[in-house]
Amino acid sequence: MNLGPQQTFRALADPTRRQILMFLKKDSMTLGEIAGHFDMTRAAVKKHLVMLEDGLLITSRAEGRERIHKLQPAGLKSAIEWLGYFDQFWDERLASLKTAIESETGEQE
Amino acid sequence: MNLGPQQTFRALADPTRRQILMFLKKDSMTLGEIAGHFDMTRAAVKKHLVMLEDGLLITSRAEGRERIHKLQPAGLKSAIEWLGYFDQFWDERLASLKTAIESETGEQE
DNA sequence: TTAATATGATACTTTTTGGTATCATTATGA
DNA sequence: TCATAATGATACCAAAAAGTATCATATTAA
Repeated sequence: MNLGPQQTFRALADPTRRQILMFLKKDSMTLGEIAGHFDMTRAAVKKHLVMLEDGLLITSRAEGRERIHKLQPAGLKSAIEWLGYFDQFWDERLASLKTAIESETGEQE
Repeated sequence: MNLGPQQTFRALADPTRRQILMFLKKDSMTLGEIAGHFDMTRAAVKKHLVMLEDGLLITSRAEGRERIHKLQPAGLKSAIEWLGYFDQFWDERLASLKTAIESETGEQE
């Protein structure tokens, strides 16, 4: 079922597409709304949206004549999983988390 | 100093390059050794190595007439950082870590 | 020294990507 | 109804990416 992280990594490789993900993090949007944030045609933005859907990073549903595009962060899972093979860079993030959890459990008990 | 994750994401978008990173995770290698694992010319592999260096994912040092390529996992930092803006997918990974840390601190105190 | 080896560099080809322009389709609102 | 608005689809173009072929350079080993 999971065909690996290829489409996901490819979708993430373009700055416009990453920007779109950031926008969709705040709110779901129509094609027109998304295109309004960029200096390119709707057709170009549409193609980016298709690649983001291929990468399982967004979903969309028709609503009348509009189509609402929504972030699907779970699609990042395969990429994150692949990155997980390289344990080292998790250190910093995990270190701060460890501190947070330890102080938290300290207060609770 | 940090020019953002663009080069890193781009480097990660190709399956051959991700495969190279997996190889280098086990051991540093020369161009010839790496190329030996792929069905393409050395020149092609060389180009992939250049892109991996651009993405700060590997470093290399000349050693006689050979050049040793070494994984530089810290280069993934900017990409991981960007992915960090989407907190949700960390849940699963972080949940298991939380369990591990809590039981650990429980035993210590 | 000199032949072999490993890499570097460059020119060229093909495919993919990112983009525009254009037309078709569908839904909406006056 | 019918003009308009939103999206879908397709053909086309330019630039980047992925790869080959070839030649140059530098190091090693006989």
